[in-house]
Amino acid sequence: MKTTKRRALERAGWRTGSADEFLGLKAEETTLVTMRLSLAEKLRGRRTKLGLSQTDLATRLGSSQSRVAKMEAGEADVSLDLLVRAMLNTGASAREVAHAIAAA
Amino acid sequence: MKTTKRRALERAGWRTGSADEFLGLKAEETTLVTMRLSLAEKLRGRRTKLGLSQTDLATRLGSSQSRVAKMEAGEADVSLDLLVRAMLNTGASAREVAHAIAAA
DNA sequence: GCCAAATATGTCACTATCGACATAATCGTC
DNA sequence: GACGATTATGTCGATAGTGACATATTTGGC
Repeated sequence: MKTTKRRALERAGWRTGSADEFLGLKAEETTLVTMRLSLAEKLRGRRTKLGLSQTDLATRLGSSQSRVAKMEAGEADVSLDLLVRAMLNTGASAREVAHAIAAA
Repeated sequence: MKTTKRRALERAGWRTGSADEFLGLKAEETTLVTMRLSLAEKLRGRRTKLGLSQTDLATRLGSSQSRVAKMEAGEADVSLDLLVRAMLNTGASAREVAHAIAAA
């Protein structure tokens, strides 16, 4: 796995204290995490492009700024459901969501 | 919305007692639900193609037969995360998962 | 039409995820 | 370098999703 990708995962708080722990993630888990990060990244892009603050988006979603921050950080306790819901709220189509996911 | 799609949603137990209730779902929620159903359908296809019973797949996932049944029914209390994890477990690629999602 | 295997449905404790809040860190602008 | 606005981080009680189990229903071979 590329170092840049691993760095991204570590930044998001996934258990990667040591290489061994990191490699302890099953391939399917890693893919899932990568999907989350990809969605997170696209979400931030869409939000900023719309000129919205995290607080603005949070309001639209009936959520809170801190949770939006966590979404965009791709933190471990953010569900795919929430990320997808947020993407759709910014006007993304199913195809666009799919594109983000395919990138993983 | 097409009747067939609506029927599929109703079958899966989404609140659709009346047309009004049904239409009460926001477009973004409907899309999310449709994604779930699409993944559910593909999952069943992949499982059967592999010649696995729901119990077999459940074991591989560390889950239970009843939950697999619910996944494949696209029931409301099944998360996207779980569906995607299951898809990946059957050997689906990120691209294949994305394709299912794009269909919504 | 029986039987066994597979699938569906309902329920329940346990846990992960949630919105909310407080607070810290970062960034522009002056 | 102070300020206001934005974003990041940590925590908590509430709730939605989970595996497990019991049981009902469906399916297919005989």
